[in-house]
Amino acid sequence: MASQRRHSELECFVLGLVWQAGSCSAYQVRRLLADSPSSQWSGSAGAVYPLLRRLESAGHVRARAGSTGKRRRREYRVTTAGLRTLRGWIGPPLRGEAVSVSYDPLRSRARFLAALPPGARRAWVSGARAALDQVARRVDRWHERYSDSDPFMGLMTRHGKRETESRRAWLTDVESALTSAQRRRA
Amino acid sequence: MASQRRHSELECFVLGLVWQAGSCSAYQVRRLLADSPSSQWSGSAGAVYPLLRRLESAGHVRARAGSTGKRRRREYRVTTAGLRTLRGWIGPPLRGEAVSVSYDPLRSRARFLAALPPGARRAWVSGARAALDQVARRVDRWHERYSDSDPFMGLMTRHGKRETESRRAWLTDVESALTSAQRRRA
DNA sequence: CCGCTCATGTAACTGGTTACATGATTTA
DNA sequence: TAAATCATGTAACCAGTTACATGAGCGG
Repeated sequence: MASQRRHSELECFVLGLVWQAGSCSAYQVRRLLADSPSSQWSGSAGAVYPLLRRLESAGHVRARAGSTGKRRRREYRVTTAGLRTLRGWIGPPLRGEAVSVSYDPLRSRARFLAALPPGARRAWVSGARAALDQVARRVDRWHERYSDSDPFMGLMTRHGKRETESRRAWLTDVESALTSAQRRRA
Repeated sequence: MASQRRHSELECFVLGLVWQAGSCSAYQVRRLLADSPSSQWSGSAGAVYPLLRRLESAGHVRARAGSTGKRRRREYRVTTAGLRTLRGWIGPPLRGEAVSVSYDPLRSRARFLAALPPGARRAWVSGARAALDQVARRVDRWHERYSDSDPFMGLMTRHGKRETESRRAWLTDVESALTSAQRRRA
């Protein structure tokens, strides 16, 4: 029945989405992933459809064919085994990989700011600032759309807000590092 | 010469690492990646060696065979074309994918906290808190090791610290959401 | 001399990606 | 009726992963 192999982050996340929705189709999962402010997953068909089949054959979800008119539809639900797996993924205990410094492309780039001609560095910072503002708006849009569905969904927005704040504050750090680097050169 | 295809995030990041080091071997790149507090990349040989070959054949780095005794070594350096590519990656302008809400496995899990039996939820939060503290220590260790090498390296640590702070603060949000959910049930 | 680290690589796999294909239904 | 969206999928690809192989040099 339920195979014992390790599940990917996306698999477990999707399992959670299906659980949260009560019952939903692959297409809905795709939408949820695509609408997410995080660009971690694209919600591409090539990922989602096979993934749900995998979850199904592992016994974590069960499908039944609902249909609207002549349009076929596969509705998935999480099984009890699936819920067990979901809980194991959420923790506690948290597996090690679940907590580490997250990957921030902005940080990665800032690491090599010294590679830019000095004049471009400040422009980089203000560009980053502007981009972060857009991210913040994206979080807000997401919030309007989904925050009602679950008491814990509001926390997602809070997280996004806090994260954006801290990245903004950090950009100020970057700016002052630029200033002191300039002073050193002078 | 320089092929025009799109480079992956890792490719550009490694290009940056080589640039920063002035000259370094694939093995050193692996170490740098493995020591990083972020677990985004493992620094596996299977990723790094072919990647540097790719960068080489794209004209972004040039190798020469240095050797210590009988031990062979390929030393890479960034070419002018490579520096151009690196700068393009860093920005400005920042490409869209470079800025979005970052992926936080903790957040993903918290989204489905309602799937846990109520008693386990607080345990989850304290587990997360403990795990974050370990992350903070890892950042500190990294700082001791690398912060001297470049004026901008200190910013990496700052980022890690700010991020950890904001995630910790968010865990407090989670906790109070748990409390109010409990009140609602009562 | 044994085991660890340095150092370079390959082979098999895999979980994602883009792009494509198909057809029903809705909206301008 | 044409275009967009809903809905389901497949095929080719690719950038990573783990695991393995090989050998030099070093410390106990």
